[in-house]
Amino acid sequence: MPRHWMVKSEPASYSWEQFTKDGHAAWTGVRNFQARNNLRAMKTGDIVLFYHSVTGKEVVGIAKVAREAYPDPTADEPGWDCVDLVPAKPLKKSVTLAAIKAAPALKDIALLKQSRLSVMPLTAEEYAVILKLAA
DNA sequence: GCCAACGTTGGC
DNA sequence: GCCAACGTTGGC
Repeated sequence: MPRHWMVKSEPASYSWEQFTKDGHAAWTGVRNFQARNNLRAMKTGDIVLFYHSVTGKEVVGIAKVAREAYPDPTADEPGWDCVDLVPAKPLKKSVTLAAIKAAPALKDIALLKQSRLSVMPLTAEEYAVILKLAA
């Protein structure tokens, strides 16, 4: 069973549209220990929801882990890792932050509990509920 | 544009 | 080891 994750990106710096155009992305630039530890826990084939922060504030698509953690080439110091992601498919309907907040099943989601965390795990249930909201 | 939340840094 | 200062994130 693949595990489920969510990554955040400001569309102004890297959007889902750009990601799908690129066809893949090295998820670099994470400089937070907890987020890095989550990156390191990702396995090839794991499912990753792509969230647009600041502008949009909505989950827009599904990605997959194509390469597990390796040293982040953009880091000045050792100890920071990145993974490679590939787009799987866009959500039929994006799931807004407001919709997530309104869903009782998502009240404990890391997105709400730790608003500043940029790479977070999702439970299988949380993932299923978000997909349902996207239908 | 503002501000709350939070992580990091540095002085003690 | 504590805590104030500071910087950053991200929602509003």
